Amino acid sequence: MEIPLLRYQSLTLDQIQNHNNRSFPFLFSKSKCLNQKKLFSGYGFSFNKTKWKNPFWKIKCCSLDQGLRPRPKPKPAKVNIDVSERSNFVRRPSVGICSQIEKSVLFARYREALDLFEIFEIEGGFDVGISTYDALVNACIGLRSVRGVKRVFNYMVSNGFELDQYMRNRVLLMHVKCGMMVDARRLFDEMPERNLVSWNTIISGLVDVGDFVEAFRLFLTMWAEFSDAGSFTFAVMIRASAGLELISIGRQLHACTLKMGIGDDIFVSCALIDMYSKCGSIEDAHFTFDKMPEKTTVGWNNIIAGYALHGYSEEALEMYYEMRDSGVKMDHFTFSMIVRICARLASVEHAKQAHAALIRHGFGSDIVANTALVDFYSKWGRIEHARHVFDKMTCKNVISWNALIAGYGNHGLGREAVELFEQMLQERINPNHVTFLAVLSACSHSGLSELGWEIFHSMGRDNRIKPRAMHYACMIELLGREGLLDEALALIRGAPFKPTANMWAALLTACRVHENLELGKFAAEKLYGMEPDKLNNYVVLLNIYNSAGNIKEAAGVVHTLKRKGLRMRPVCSWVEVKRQSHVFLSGDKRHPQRKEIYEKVDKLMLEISNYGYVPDNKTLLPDVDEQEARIRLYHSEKLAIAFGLMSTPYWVPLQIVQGHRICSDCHKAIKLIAMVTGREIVIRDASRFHHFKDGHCSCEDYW
DNA sequence: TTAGGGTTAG
Repeated sequence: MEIPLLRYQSLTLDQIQNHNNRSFPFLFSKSKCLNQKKLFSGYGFSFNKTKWKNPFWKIKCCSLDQGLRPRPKPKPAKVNIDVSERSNFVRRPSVGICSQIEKSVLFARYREALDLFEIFEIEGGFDVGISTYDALVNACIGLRSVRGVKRVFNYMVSNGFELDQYMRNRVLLMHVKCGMMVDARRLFDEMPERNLVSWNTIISGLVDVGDFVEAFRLFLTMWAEFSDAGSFTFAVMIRASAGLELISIGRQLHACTLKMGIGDDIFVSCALIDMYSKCGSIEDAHFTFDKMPEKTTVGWNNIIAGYALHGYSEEALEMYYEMRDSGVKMDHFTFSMIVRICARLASVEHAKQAHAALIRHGFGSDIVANTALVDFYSKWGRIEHARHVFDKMTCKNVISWNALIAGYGNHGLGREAVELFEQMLQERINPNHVTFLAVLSACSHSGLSELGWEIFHSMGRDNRIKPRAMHYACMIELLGREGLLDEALALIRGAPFKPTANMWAALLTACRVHENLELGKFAAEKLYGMEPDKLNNYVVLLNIYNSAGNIKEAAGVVHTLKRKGLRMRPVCSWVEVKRQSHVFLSGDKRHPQRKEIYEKVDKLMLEISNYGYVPDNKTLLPDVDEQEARIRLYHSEKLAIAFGLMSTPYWVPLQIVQGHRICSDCHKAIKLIAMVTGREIVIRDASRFHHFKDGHCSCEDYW
């Protein structure tokens, strides 16, 4: 979705920054707004040149189709009680309870404060002052307690507390922060007066709950009625444009802030960095970051998150070290991100350092950082470390449990995953759809079909979670592993929704393993209809034909591949040696030590051939010549292993990371390489971990 | 009186 609203859309930030013409573009052009019914239905905008005020521009709000339509005058607030009624209350001193409530809130003991408040509610008639109500508002916000909000507000109203502008804003904030947006909106609409804080509070609440369109409507109404906005408002609206992923609107807001002289505001800058990176322009995000006069922790965090979001993990890591060296305080957000980035890179040394730094900086008990660590250690292949971190966590949420359950599943430890899942239920943690995905996938990897079925059926029955397509795909994979192809097909046909591509893909893979030509062809045809340009679907069917010796059909698939111009995408593997990643592609010749690497692979292949290894060239296209075939059989993981064996001491387990699923030929070869070299090799591929040691792999069920 | 960012799966 793109809204072509900005006159300066094609300008770069540099041009906007250096734009000295005082005829600043108005925010939204009227004619173009006509097309944006969803975003600005009922509102149009005109620009009144005669009434320019500082900062050079003003927006006037009017109706597009019915001429001017002023907003209705706000009704008086209902919260005011008649004075005559108020005189009926008996005022009593609060006997130090008020000061106790304020003290409790000061030390973040919110529950205690609300418990003390109950005394007022039971006995009634106590004289409660602004400072105590203020504290109670903070207690409700701290606990995000809807019930607390209702209790405090009811007490205010029933005791005739007269709300001034400050207190009205506080009450509004209390509702907004506790997610009571309907009540908050009613309070806002009924306010006799609204100041900048009132507008900012309601708009920011709308952005927080994701109602960006309504936030924009209110923002524009605010301009029409109130004619003021500051850095706070702009920071919130920039967040809203990030939520809508509308960079064009974000740019306009950026331009406005520059013209108003608030472009350097910390909150505005941070919101801009976040907006640009979420809208896909990391260059603009970096530009804004560079322009920040003072680079704050949040600024650094946002730019690191931006790089990570775009898959630039190495750059994100570099930024983290720059941040550390700049002396800016790092916080739990920083460490959570860095651990996650390390998990993605499988960068052991960096992650260990980040773990140590996290503890040194006092964030050792942060729930998110620890969850990221659980994920990292399980992705690194050290599930026992992950368990250790998990057990030490004083506070866990469903994501922490999911991370470890998925970790067990990926290590082929299905029983442990199910046990942990049961423990989670006993501790009354509500599982979500990700939990079931993790546990079903664990059952599938470990061949626990009965348990898998039981858990699958319990989803809707006991946990009120409707199985989604991914859960069905897990079950199809599980049945497929056991060769129950008809049952798998029945499950697809019995699904309460249209079968998705990954469900058919799971069946197709099962057909390849169990060499069921007819059903495989049927699944492949379904897949071709849904994903006509996905190469993998054709390759799986090609493998089925090759395995069955059906040369004619195989040639037909190759012909289709060529006709469609589908080519194998190069996929890579990498190994970290002395804090540096070495990346290899299949048949890669770019590494400076390529000669030694190929000699090593040749030697390894010769050695394992003595133990019965025969290269499997069934997956190769028929027209590949012998020399090319030999190079292609040296898949990226074999090159990474050869380099790793040459460069690391024998007692260190070799960690290889792959962006793709390990092929069965490599699986077979690596088992033998581990045996002849006596080295432990851990491969993390797209779907799970493989621990190769003494001629065995942790996942003997591999298929 | 109002404020920014982080963790699991896919």
